[in-house]
Amino acid sequence: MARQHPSQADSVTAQRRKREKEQRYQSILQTAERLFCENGYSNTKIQDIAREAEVAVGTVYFYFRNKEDLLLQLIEATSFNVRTILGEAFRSGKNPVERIEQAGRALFQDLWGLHPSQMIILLKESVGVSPEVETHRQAIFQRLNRDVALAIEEVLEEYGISERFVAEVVSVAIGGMLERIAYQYLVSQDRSADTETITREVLVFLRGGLLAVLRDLSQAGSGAPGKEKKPES
Amino acid sequence: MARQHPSQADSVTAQRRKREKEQRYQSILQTAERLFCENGYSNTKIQDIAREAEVAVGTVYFYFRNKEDLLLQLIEATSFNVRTILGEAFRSGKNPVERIEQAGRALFQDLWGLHPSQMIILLKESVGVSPEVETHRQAIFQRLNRDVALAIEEVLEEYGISERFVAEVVSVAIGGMLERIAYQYLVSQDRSADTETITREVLVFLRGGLLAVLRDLSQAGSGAPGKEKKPES
Amino acid sequence: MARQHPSQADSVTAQRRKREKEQRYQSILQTAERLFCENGYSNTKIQDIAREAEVAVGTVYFYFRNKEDLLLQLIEATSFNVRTILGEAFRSGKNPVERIEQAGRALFQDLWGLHPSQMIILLKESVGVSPEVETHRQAIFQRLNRDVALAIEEVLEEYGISERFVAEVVSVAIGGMLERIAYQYLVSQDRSADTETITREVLVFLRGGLLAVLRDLSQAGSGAPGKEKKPES
Amino acid sequence: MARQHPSQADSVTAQRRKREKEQRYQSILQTAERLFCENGYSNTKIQDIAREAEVAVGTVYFYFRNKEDLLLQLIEATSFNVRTILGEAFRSGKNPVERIEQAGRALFQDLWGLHPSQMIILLKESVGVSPEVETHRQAIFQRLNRDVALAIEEVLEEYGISERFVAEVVSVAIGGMLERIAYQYLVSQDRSADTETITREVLVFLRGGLLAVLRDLSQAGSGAPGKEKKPES
DNA sequence: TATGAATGAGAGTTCATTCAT
DNA sequence: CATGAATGAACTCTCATTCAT
Repeated sequence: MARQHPSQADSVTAQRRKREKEQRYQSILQTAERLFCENGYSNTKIQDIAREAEVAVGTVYFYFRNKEDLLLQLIEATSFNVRTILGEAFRSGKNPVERIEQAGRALFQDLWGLHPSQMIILLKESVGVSPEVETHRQAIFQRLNRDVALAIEEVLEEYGISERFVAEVVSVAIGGMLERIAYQYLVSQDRSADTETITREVLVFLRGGLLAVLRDLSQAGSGAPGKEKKPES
Repeated sequence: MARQHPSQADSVTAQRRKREKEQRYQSILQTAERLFCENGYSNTKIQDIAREAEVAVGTVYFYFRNKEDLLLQLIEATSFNVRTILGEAFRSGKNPVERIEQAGRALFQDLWGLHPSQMIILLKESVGVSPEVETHRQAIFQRLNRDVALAIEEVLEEYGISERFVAEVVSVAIGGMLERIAYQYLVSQDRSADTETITREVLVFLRGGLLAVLRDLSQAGSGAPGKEKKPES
Repeated sequence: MARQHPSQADSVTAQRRKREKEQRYQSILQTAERLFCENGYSNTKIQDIAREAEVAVGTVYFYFRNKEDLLLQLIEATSFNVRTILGEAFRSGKNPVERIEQAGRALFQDLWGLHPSQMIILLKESVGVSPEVETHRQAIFQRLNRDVALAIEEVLEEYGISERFVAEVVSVAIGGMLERIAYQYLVSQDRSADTETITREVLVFLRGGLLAVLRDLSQAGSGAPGKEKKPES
Repeated sequence: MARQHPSQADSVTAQRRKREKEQRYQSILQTAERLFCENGYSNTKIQDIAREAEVAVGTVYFYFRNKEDLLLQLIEATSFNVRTILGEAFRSGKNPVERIEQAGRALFQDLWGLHPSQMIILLKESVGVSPEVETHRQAIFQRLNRDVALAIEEVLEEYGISERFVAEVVSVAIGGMLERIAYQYLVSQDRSADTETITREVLVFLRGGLLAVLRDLSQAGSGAPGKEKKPES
């Protein structure tokens, strides 16, 4: 097992090798990302990926267990991006509503702006492929919903209300809204010029809807909403 | 063997034949609807449909050109339902905002309540099957968006604003929101008991968001929003 | 489900269809038998079977679940033949030793004479293919060994000895002997002329060995083998 | 880089190299032996052998032409063992029958006792791999049969009989018997405790069968079997 | 009209073998 | 000598579609 003479010279070669291997891996993965996104998962053949990545079919299978594994690795990368980018956005908000807004903005500008095909794969192509893929997909959405729902619950607590379910529903609603907007405008069409307008109005809609729900709940939930800070001045 | 001209004498028979033929057609179509929804379009084999519909494989091909045609017919039926149900709901609202609300309510209660599998096929299974299917899908969404967008434009005009694009964006946002909520709660889970709560809060969110956008536009769009009729007190 | 007018005419057609289907099934199965035997199981491709049986690849899969199923069906047929032919031979013997001899004779003359390729598949080609195949294989041998072992035990009891294990060992030894002789002379070579000699000498060997074991056991097992009927006069 | 002529100075190094090379060769061969035996020839991948032998795939191909060569080398080694061990046993017997018995005993105790996996590869895994492998396999069996057959012929000659063919048949029968017993009890099961019993009874059977054949032939072969030396009293 | 056996192109996957380093 | 990434021919199995009856 122990390689005998890993001299300096070897080590440099070994490093280069490792780097090249990593590059191939990435090259295949990115080719798959592009083709899955352009033509759909099930319409993409391993042959296609191999051809476009300029490797042999067997090479794809050297780096990935099977076609599904290719998809899983892509989802894994997406999951990482979602966690990183949205997580940071969330932390940058000063209050719950702002946190949700920041996340919404980051979703548009960073996630969809930088990784549109990952988003499409996550939303479209990885649906219904297999139970295992579904598990990974769900995990990403659950984490997102949980964060948004927690932020909403936090606001609700200021009003003395504890409506976990409503928080969840609203979080899901927001997710769906952002998702579709992103899908419609940032991908299908190249309305990139209007991104500013879109982001702005959607966030206005989001904040308006959010506050309306809070208002509604505070009226319904407590007979005397007493110290109700007017949430929107 | 030679089929005779359907004389008056066997017109009753002919009618029965026609009725039976229509029943077969429907039976196959409904079986396909169920299986596409349960197992996904590409995981459903013509063999499966034939077996479950209790006909031979060849019979399926007698009534439908091919597998894609089955999907197209289903989308056609869905399109009809969407037009009918949402159209009626729209007309029942007394003002634009109410019209959108009524449509949202109808979407949940009637469309998803009565035809959940058609909705799933429209949203999930018919995605990326072929260009022709995509065209039909898009047509349905465009019609929906157009109606909502028109309603929004109508309100905007009251404020003297003409923002077609924003109207469209908001309409898309609303669509995505409703779609995902419906998908999450009315299908995957059997939270049927909470349907009331869900519908209520989502409509509150919708109205709140909508009004916020209107307010925002009226402030931004006109230097003197003077005669701003408070659209909802 | 209920087919409506199964008139006499249809019934005749239906019967012919069924017969033709059965013929195809048999045709494919026999082609597989021949090729598995000639070239080995793993060297035989489904393509080969299809080509030689003059059907399409898909047709093979219409009649058999997969390649392994083809082998299992062959083993099943072999099992039936072994049960029938050896069972009858066994019953025709008047005493235990004769029963074993009759079975040995039937093995050579009937089983190997009539179904040599089935025997080869059972002994060679189906080895180590899969756990399920192994189970079926073992079942056949166990049944055979059990019958022979029971016959031996029966004789031993006459001597007042109860040596189950020895009976089993001897039964296995006999099986191996017959098997190899059959394989060597009735298949590989075409020494069919000498079948008579071979059968005769092998049965002499078998009987001699058997009686020697009985004699040995009766001497070892009982201090006073008293009423020892001279087993061979 | 250019390999220098191995001068006297590095002859020690050269020897170590050679020793290490031989060790590698053996290590790979033994790993192959184990895996071929455990999982079957065709289920064993070169990758597996390399991994388990802790070398790279390419190294396997440095020492062996191809996968088949690995099998051939194993059969070669087996052939050597069979020649050595059975040859010695044969020579140790004082008369023909005893020689055969000694060989039978050696087969069980030495060959199967010391090299079970080689035996399994010879009997199971190397069957039907390729014509060349088949040739080597057959060679081993022919040598064995020839030795046994010669011993039998030798006895027959004492009776004044010359039945080459019968001698061969009996030799084949004995081979099959021993083979199967060994396979059944010394490998599949761990009945090692009963080895004594098995060996004893099988040899009794063998001797009994052998003598029966001799007796039979001497009666049939010579009108006056008068001077029949009772071969064993 | 209805049947269902038959088709065969095409997909995913495997693995013995090679060769640049 | 040793390595192990790369190769691609070959194999099994699927399933939409057809067509003789």
